[in-house]
Amino acid sequence: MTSSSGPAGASVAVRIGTMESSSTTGGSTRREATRQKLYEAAVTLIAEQGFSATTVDEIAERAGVAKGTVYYNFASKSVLFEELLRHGVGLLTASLRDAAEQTAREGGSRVDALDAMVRAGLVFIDRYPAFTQLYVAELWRTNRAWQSTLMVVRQQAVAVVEGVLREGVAGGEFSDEIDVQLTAAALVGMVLVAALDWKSFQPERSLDDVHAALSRLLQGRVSGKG
Amino acid sequence: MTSSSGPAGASVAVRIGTMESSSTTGGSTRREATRQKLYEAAVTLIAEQGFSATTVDEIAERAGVAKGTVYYNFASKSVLFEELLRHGVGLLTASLRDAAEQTAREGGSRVDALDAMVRAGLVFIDRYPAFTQLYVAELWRTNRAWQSTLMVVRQQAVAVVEGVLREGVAGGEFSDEIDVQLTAAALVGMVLVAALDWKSFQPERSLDDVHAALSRLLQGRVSGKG
DNA sequence: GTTTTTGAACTGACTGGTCAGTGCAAAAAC
DNA sequence: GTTTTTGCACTGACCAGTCAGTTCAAAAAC
Repeated sequence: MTSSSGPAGASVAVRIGTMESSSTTGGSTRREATRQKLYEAAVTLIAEQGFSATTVDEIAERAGVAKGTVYYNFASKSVLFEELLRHGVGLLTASLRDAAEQTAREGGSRVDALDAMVRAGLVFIDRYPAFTQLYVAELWRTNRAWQSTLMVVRQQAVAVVEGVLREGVAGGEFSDEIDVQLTAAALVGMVLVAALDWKSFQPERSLDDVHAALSRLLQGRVSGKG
Repeated sequence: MTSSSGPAGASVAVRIGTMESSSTTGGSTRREATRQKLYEAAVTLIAEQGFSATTVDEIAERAGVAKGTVYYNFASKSVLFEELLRHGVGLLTASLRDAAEQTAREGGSRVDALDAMVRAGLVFIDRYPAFTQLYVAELWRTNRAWQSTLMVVRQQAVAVVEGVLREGVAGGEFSDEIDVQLTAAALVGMVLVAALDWKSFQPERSLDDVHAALSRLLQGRVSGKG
């Protein structure tokens, strides 16, 4: 009903990784491809309308499969959403960890690591804006079926930032008076909101541009003539 | 269905100000009181479950009024929600503006003004956590009925922060290379996410404590032994 | 007596989930 | 190498339940 005529896939969809499709494990490719299509369809629809307002019929239609196929691949609407959540945050966490480790490997400081993670976060949001949107919208809700799942994956992601902060404190690079947990949350929020604003209201700007602005803030280079 | 027996108001509800109830304008107080009860009921329920998942019956029950009363006071579920949104953000905006003006009146710097606004933000979130939750969950959604309303009120609030940043740049207190719009968004995000984390995961901590942590970050007092 | 609230019944549209059946490619049987 | 069987993946009409919104007579509240 919403989208008029063309039933051919919308192409705007956001790909959420490939898990372990090709290479070694043969695993039925057909099913995996269908699941992927369903993820892509669900992520944009739920980001736009929210979980409850998005119908399974819509997801199926957008993915170009029958409704029954959704239930053949996922136990329920909630399960589909939960797996989508787990999958997406898994990618983000891996990306953050990579950024931190690579910086360390190259002998960078902890601030460099933080900066690299800010960039990794921006790259992720740039690639999967709909997923990010959906994640933020659900994160602080309570009393929902997937709450525990959400908490687990959130903690995995935030822990990476906290880890770098703690190392920085231990190594004397950061003040030992900082509140690691709260600072980590604040940093995540900084990137999250700035990036969502970027995508929503100034999508034409480059990632480097946005990254530069956040770097400045991160390193306290705001005060002064510059 | 959800809450078991007790129909007597839950008391957890978040009061969303009083706008212009008392004082000069007499205005039928009775109706206003009913509206207030409906706001309180709606804000917590929608924060927890989302708009679509919250039924009008639930709202009425939680508010302790009949369903007909909801429709006597508001044209529709959406309208109730929109007015709630406008009302809440109006309060926040006023609070931020107050903080900035008061700092200026007392001869504080722009950093002081920013700091005061961070505190004002924390106070607001401390007082109306459910509203904040709901606001964040809806802010970046698209294709929804109240999208335009949301954009308007968002801009009002962010503009206050942007204003202070611009004044700071003009007065030479801030680098003229900062990106006002993006920096404002990042600051808002910093406070928003840190505060929601505070309320969700460390609710026992004091506001001053949280404010101190954010102040440190804001003023770049993170690096160094401290 | 006017305004506001009540509360229960009703409607019509919509939605998550089900299930009997279809299509088809590879394996098995011949 | 042709025919038959198998079973995975998918289909889409259908059902039972839910919900926003309506209606209205009667009761409260002012």
